[in-house]
Amino acid sequence: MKNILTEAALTSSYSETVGPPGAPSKDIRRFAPLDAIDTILVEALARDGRMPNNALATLAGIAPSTCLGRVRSLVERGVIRGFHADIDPAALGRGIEAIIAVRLHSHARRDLRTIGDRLAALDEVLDVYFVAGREDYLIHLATTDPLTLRDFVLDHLSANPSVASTETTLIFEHIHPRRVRRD
Amino acid sequence: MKNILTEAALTSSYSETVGPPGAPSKDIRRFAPLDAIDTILVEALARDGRMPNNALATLAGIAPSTCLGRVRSLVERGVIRGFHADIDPAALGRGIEAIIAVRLHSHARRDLRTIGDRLAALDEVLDVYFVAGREDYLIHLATTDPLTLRDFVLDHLSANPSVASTETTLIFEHIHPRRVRRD
DNA sequence: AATGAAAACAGAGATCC
DNA sequence: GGATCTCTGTTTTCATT
Repeated sequence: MKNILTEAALTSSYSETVGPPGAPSKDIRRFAPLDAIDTILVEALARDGRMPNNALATLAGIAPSTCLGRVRSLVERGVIRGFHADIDPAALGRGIEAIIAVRLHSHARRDLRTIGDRLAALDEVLDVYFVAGREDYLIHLATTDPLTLRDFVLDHLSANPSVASTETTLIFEHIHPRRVRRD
Repeated sequence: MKNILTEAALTSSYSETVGPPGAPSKDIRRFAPLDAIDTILVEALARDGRMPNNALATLAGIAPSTCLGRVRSLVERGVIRGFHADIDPAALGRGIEAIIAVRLHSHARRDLRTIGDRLAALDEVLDVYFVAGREDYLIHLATTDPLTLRDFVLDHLSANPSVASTETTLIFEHIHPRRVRRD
């Protein structure tokens, strides 16, 4: 039980992958705590990614041009990873969401990343979580119907000799706390 | 366990609302298949939620005003649920991400939604999945460090008499296929 | 790093096809 | 439903503090 926590401390090194190889790490600035204004901006943009710059500026109590520079800096530092429309999978005809826990054979675990990246590239896949513990991945996906879900498991997982086991769990509902409808 | 697929069929009643043209349901439009242009718009905005309307219109091969109307309609129909900045939890000082599988006592399952909504409201929580199967929720969260993660489990889950069990799984990495960095 | 003013640009609406 | 035109307002740049 406590081993899990130790493992967390050891494996949370996002910092390694940031920045061009050879360049001095930008992690100091990236992980420097946000000041009060940046916090306001980040929170507001997480709620409404299309909030007009001047409204943002007013909210934060700064000039629009300053606001623009701040937001740009947040994007450059990687605090804001991007701006995205949140699409309802059901509206795209993908009404079934599921989580599939996947375990690889130990000998295939060297290809963990490659296999995970390939899964992530599939149309149905919404998220891939590389996890510690019994399983190797949790795959969050959306399909049009149960048969397509079954086919996904068969075609992309069971058929792969690297995959040792899968366990499919249906999602009844998915709540994204920080996402509020705009308009 | 083969019941799972049956269960899916029973719980995925989105399809019921898709009917022949003229049927009296407000959901018909929402779940009607997107045409080629809407599909382009949705895909582009999922990648870059701040793409200017002009650029979108050019990409889709339609006039800017038409494009604006299309996007508005997509938002109104709920196809686009919102626009959001994607914030790196690590940059906010939350470098540890985990998934906690939570099971409630059967007598508490009547409060499933309430409890889930309360969990979703917590600062650390990024997603709550209500799931079928052994567990009731999967909670995706981010904390500053392993101790805070432990405290979260203790304070918000184990301390709750409705909670029968929890199982915490650390996330090494999380891939969002449809999210690409904007500059 | 933040600001204010000016230039460039995108968005909203009316009108017509 | 879609396009064109025009007006309004915002975004952006840049010189300045």
